[in-house]
Amino acid sequence: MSAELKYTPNEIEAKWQQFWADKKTFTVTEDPAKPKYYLLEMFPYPSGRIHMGHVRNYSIGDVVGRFKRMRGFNVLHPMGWDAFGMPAENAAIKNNSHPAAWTYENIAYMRDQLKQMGLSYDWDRELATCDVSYYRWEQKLFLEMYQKGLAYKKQSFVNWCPSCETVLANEQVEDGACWRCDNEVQQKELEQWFFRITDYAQELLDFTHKMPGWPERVLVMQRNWIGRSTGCEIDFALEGREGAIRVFTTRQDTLFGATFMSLAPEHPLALELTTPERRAEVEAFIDKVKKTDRIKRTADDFEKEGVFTGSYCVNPATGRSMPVFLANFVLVEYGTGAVMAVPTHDQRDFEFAKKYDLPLVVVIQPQGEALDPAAMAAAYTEPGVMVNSGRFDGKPSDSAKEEIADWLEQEGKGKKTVNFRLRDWGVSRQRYWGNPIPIIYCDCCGAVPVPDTDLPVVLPHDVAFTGEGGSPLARLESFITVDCPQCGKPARRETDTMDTFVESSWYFLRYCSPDFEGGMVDKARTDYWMSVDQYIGGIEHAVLHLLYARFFTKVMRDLGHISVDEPFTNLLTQGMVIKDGAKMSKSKGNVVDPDALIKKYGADTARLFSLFAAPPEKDLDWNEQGVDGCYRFLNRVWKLVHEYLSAVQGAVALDVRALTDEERTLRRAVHKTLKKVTEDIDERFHFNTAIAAVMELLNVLQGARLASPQSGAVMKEALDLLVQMLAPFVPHITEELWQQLGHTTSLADTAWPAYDPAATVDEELLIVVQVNGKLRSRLSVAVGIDEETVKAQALADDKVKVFTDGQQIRKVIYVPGKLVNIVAG
RNA sequence: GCCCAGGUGGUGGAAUUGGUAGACACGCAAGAUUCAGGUUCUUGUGCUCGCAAGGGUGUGCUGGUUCGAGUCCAGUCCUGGGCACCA
Repeated sequence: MSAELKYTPNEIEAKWQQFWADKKTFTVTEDPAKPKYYLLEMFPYPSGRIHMGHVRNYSIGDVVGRFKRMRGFNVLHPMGWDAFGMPAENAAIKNNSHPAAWTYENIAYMRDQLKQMGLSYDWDRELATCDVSYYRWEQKLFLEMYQKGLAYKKQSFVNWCPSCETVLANEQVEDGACWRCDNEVQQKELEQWFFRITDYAQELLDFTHKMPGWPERVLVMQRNWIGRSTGCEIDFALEGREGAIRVFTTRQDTLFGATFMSLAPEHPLALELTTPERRAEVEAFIDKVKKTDRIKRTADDFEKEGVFTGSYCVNPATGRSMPVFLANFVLVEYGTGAVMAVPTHDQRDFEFAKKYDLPLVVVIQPQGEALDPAAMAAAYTEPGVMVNSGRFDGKPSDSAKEEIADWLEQEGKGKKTVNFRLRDWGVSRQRYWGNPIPIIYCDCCGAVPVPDTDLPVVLPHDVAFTGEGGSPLARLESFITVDCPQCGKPARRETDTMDTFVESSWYFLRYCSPDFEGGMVDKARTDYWMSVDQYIGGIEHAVLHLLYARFFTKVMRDLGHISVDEPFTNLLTQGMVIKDGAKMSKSKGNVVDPDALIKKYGADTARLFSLFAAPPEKDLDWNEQGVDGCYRFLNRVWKLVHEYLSAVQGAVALDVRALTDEERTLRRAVHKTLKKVTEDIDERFHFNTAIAAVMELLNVLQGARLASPQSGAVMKEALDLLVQMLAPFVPHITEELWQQLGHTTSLADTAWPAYDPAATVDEELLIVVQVNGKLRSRLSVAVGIDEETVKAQALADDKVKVFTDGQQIRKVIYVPGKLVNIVAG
């Protein structure tokens, strides 16, 4: 093969990447004349290098983007950087550098890598969340939320390393110890900022039932996370003093069986209710619980423990005097932080009662059975028949639930309520590399928002990184010291920064008008593009990121910035990239380096393999030999086109009426493939089967012989279509071949071809003949053949007769165009 | 424990509506080209019986529905994921 005929991916790819960049092929603006399509892949954290997960994610997205573009859509396909976060700070400590330097270097390198992939991004819209031009608007939003009461401060517990004097994220706590110094981690209570996502719990839940474009399992995970439960709040009057303990329960049908009360150790009444003689023991218990880290405390094998406060309350249904305990398994954040304990019908209460020898009263029994409290080995948690419950005796517990709730409301002893598992979103991070929370603390005025005119609060550059002594910001006097915007007296800045999930909760909105100077988003432009038509990313973000982004969308809607209820119409969650049976990771040593891959095979091969090896939502098993196979395929495509180049250049115009049988058959294969590829991409996102279909077509074309003038025309059409069909998957080689086939417009700018329906119609059908459901023969018949003729042919078939001779034909079933099944016996 | 996916050749996977199971690719085997290796090309390749024609068998397991089941139903086992003291 001569040198110019050789497939040289690296040369070709650089050439066309430059071409698309020069021509600004993928730059878009709002165009009311075209249908819009907003395609988005989750933006990467600039960790240093892209990994195979990115290659896969962005290859999938690029097929959709290029395909939709060829289909006439105005495609918005942006890319950016989720650039704040802890790794930058850790790297700074380790390398004695600055998080900004580290981050921007990584971005430059990774941008280059993405460009080498040939992805169809509108790079003019690129953004980095650590840029003040981005995070300044987030500060504005924070203040708008603050004004609406959607951002607020409250006491909350954090993991605290007393030796490093710093807050630790959950993943920095290893077996209860600090990851850096190995000292014991404590729980420390700090004032922290929260977003009131719970205000939107119901709407977030309701919409999960109106999102057909999302995978059901993601919706289920979000519903579980939101965790709505309906029940009652019931007041239990305190004995011998004013006041009451309010509980939340979903099992008000067991109220008559409540024999004691369990409070969270952090409950406000915990110490108040403790009698002097119990005080020492109770305090010791509270102390012990506080020292236990939250992960351990909520582990399933954690032993139930408690302590008696010395006080009693009254069961509002029975008048029974109930001892009040503190229990380590009661969570202060959920419900009211207090639980009415029904040991006969709740397993936790049962174990607790057995341990502390508390009374058991059965109030629900299985149909036709009498439970003996003394003999019970576990709580009975199923529905049943009510007993020992006064006027409700004999009723089914299911319906009594509603009646007891009504009765409590009438008596003024309780009311029906809804509770959510979802908690407000704590956004304070005692970190440097994040968006500063724009608040000033004044001794006279309290928390004061930074005035609009003083925004943004710019993250100062000149800080020291030691990893100790808390956030670097908190030690930077020049940052902290500020005059109160209200009274002018000396005040102090908030030194906490925001959780990086905040930035990723609205970046998709900023992409619509990334240059807008007047606010977070330019409403007109954002209204044109939103919602995101297709969002693609890893399943690991099923809950947090995707829920926060939904929350922010609703908040920004209510603040008047945007018009949509939901950010992402369709969601595709792609599977992981696996090698040797495990997720790629440095520790396992099974990492494939995208740079090396592209250098050796080119981006087209890397893209093709990650699309061909598995459907997008499944895990992908990386296999070097499979990559070789894809490279071979591209070489065969290259060779095929060049082999026929001179023949098709001189080809006559295609005349479909003048084709030989052989030519028609070849053309049928081409148009059938085009039909399948179109449908596989557009309707199913099954890129692996689309590619397989093109491979099959290539096998057919390789065997073709050019015998007549028209066969040159058929081959020319075949090669044009073959190249066009492959364009979304392997854009560089196809642009090159397209040009060599004599076309002058860029392939990216051509319309996706339409298949000729007439050419896909079979002239003969293959009918499968079964006897008693077993395949025995095949018949080739004319398309329009009638049922009786097919049946007769099937029965007369020699291979069929072998199995029907001497048998009685009981029934003959004909599925038109498919098969005949003869029932004999 | 609860919920959700999934289980198909030596491997990744295909079978879109209940109608030819294993497309396509990898691997393997034989052959051609080559001094040789690599590349490229041709042929074969679920298992099994058979020289062959052909037969039997086969989609985790056990049943069921149906003329016909990888696909539907019931049960069961295994794998992966999510949730889990949430009152």
